[in-house]
Amino acid sequence: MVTIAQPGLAERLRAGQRQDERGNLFDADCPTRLILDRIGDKWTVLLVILLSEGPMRFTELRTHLGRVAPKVLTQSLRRMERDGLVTREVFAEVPPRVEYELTELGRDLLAPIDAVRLWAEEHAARIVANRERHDSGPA
Amino acid sequence: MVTIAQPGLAERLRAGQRQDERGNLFDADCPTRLILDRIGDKWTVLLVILLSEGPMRFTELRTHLGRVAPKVLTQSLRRMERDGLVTREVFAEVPPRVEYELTELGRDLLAPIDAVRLWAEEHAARIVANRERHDSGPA
DNA sequence: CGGCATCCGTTTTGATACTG
DNA sequence: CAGTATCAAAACGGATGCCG
Repeated sequence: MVTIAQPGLAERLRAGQRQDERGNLFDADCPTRLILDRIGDKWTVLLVILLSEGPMRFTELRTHLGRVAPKVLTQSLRRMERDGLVTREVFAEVPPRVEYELTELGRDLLAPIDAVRLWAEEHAARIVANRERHDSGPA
Repeated sequence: MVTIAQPGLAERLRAGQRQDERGNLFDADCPTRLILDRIGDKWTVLLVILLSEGPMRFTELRTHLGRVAPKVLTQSLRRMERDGLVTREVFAEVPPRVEYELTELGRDLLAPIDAVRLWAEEHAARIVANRERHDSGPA
């Protein structure tokens, strides 16, 4: 019942020895958790998907995302830049132009993100149905 | 440069016609976003991974997760139950025992989650390095 | 155009104490 | 044991206005 890429989780859990070379995912300080936190960010995932089409300007991103305060969008982009997921290029023009582009690392991230997105699109209807049944069920 | 399963995003973006049968991911009300939100939850992903090993009791989950207030853990589990990701079985014993178990839908979710986790484990070090370089770089 | 600064409301998470 | 109730903090997201 264990799926892919989970060698010995059960053993490590049972032994209380949940530590391995990659660190312990269940430790708040585990580096892997950093990425999970980033995925949890409201806009990052959407930004990666958008930028997978190619470089995009600030306002362009904003338009596609809908209701995002510029401050928030900047924060997300800056974090992604810090992590090395995107590059930020400023063009010395008037009016100014700033383009964001995925790095190779960022493009790499698209694969797992797409996996999640595909799953979500595939099962969204069922989950919505589950919710409705649950909410009206136990009267 | 477009990766898997993204047929015509570019076209849809350009046309401003970002709507298709599955709804528009960039619309806040898109069902797919519901799942993304759930993934963004601080504990849900970890819970799915833990429960992939088999049924587990409330306290058992709590122990593995570290610092979780019982209230918060309950909230996460209840949401997952509502979505049909886990089942909650109460045993009429003293002391009481409650076991949580992944549904088939929940086990299904493990695949995309593992994809993300694998990616994260693989690239965490690099991202941490990027951050450090970035933080000390622009002096 | 692409932000930054400021203020503020909501949501999320947590610590703690108590109960069936 | 498995929660619930309460209180408090904080992280997050958003609105707005100004500026290079």
